[in-house]
Amino acid sequence: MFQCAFSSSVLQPHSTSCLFKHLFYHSATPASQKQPEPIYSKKTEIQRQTVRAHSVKLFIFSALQVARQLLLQQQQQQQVSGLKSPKRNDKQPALQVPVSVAMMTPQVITPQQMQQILQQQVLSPQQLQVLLQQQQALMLQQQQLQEFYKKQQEQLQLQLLQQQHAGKQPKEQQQVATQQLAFQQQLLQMQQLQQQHLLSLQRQGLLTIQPGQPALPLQPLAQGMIPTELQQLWKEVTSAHSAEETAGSNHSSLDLTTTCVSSSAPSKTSLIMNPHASTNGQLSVHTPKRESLSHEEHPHSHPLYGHGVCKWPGCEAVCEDFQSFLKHLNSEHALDDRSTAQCRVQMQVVQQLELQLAKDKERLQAMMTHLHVKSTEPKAAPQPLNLVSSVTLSKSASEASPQSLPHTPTTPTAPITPVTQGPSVITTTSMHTVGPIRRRYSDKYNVPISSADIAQNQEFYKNAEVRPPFTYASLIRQAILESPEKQLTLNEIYNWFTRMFAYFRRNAATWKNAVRHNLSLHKCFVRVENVKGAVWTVDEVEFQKRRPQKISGNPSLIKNMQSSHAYCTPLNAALQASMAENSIPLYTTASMGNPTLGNLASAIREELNGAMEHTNSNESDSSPGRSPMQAVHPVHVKEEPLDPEEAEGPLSLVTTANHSPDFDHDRDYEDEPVNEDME
DNA sequence: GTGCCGCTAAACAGAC
DNA sequence: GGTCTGTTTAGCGGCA
Repeated sequence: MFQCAFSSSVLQPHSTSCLFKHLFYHSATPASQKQPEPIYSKKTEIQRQTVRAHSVKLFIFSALQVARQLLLQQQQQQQVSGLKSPKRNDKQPALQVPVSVAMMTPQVITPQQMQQILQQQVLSPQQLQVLLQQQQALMLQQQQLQEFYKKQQEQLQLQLLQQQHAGKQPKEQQQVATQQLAFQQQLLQMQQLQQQHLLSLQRQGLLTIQPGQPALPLQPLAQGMIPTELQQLWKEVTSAHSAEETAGSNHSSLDLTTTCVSSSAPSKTSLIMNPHASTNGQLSVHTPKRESLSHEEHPHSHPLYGHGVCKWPGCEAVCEDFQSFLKHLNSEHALDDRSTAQCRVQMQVVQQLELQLAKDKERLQAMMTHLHVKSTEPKAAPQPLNLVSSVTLSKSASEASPQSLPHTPTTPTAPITPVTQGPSVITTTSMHTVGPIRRRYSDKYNVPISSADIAQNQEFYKNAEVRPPFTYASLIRQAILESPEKQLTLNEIYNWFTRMFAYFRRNAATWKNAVRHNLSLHKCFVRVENVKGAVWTVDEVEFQKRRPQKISGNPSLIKNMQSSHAYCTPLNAALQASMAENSIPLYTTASMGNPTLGNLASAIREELNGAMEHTNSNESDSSPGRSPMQAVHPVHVKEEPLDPEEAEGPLSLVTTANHSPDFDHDRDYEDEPVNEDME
């Protein structure tokens, strides 16, 4: 009767439940588990999980197909056996079905959508079960409702025929109209409830709709509903829209929602669901209130009108003036099914965008919280790079952000990132590999930071209160080298710090003291009396002399660097996955000038490249073949400039980097006047 | 254990 | 007198 769709399966379950069990067996026991593997590794584990996820997806998809088949068969059997509504008139089997019924497909969620769900999320068996049950219930209820609607249509047609023969019967006509209104109201309720259902799916992460894509046809949701529930639902759906209009003083011409919320239920339904009875003149009863307000405040300004074109979604009709636009709006976009549907689509688009925004905000908050919360955690194992941890361990840092973000306890078992974020997020595991190292690797490895390092991560450091993993000396040098004349006053150095790093917008006394201390302490910084006072320059010879031999023959450091690359890689992957998940094509790869974490990771890689080169050049037994960096990223060999002229190498990077299209925004920022109000 | 290094804090002096 | 700038010293922690 049934045949398993799995290619490797030869089982032919005889019943639905048996097939479900069989399918679940596929999902629960992937092939990789059935065949013992001689070598266990992370890679095989990932493959195993992938196979399992794929099996689960196949399982639920197959199960849904089977459920649909069953329901269709039941429907056919009902039609054959005459199990129909007793009031149903079977004389007219092929009745004209209006558009709203055409939307009532038995599939509450289309296969494409289901596939979309399955491709995006790995569902737990409980979720699968709930989804299946919901799907079945919805389909059954929709069938019942569809039959009911057909019955109503038939009755209406019959009565109309009778009226044609026997003359008008106002009472009956009114009754029929009332019934149809009630039914249409129910249809509306179904649509709204289905929207809510889909929204809840989205919130649960089970369904993702691309912004701007009306991926969800307006399929009504046939579920038993309570009027109060419906009202609450309607308010919930419309409140965001109304609030948006209010907040942005952006008065939409579609006052459907507002009217509905503020009106009583009967008027609402009559207004919405009887568009032909209530013409646009009725719209002018409600809408003009707001439109007139809007037009009084902003004459001839309308959210749906701009540049002589109607901005109604999918319209773009040319309207020479505002009056013609209004005329066009009232004529072409009257309150009918099409406009209502378009309005709902737009609402969904807006809601989806809001969801996306909220999601990204939550993600940002989690990231920021995570970066700050580490100070409350016990010191972790040896950590490769002092990327973010130094901020948490230094005393000033803890003082720097006393208010700070909520110190949500973060443990590896309780990631902050939402569950619905998808498979690839910056997990606490990957982030926790960063730990307390006070040394700034740039100095420690005697690899001067290049402006590219800072420029690539400029956006990150500008916005995140993360201590840059560079020594004061390196930063001061960088600030001076970035200046046109390669010299800066102390105040200009201060400004560079605050401009480039959000971290240095706090505790000015502390780090300014440190800057002065470093300027005085290190011989590489030369004070030059100038016309406008004293300026500081960099003596590259002295700077390169500082600790010329470092990290040579340090296996632990090499280990750290390797593990640090292990940190970089998931960071990049997570970023890319996050971007891809959010459908941000511009940042699909970290190598495309991503100004944030991707470049941060790449900059770290570059630093580590330099360090590794240094290490490999000084130590022969450092097992370069084991270096993951060399395996993944081609090492660009760059000799450490010993000649002061060659030492200007990073300086040339300044020019090239800043003139690269990728860093145009950096240039803009540098051109900005110094913001003294930062502190 | 020792020395080096980086960071922080503080004291002090001179200039504005 | 207050602020800014520059110098110096001391202490601490991390690391080799």
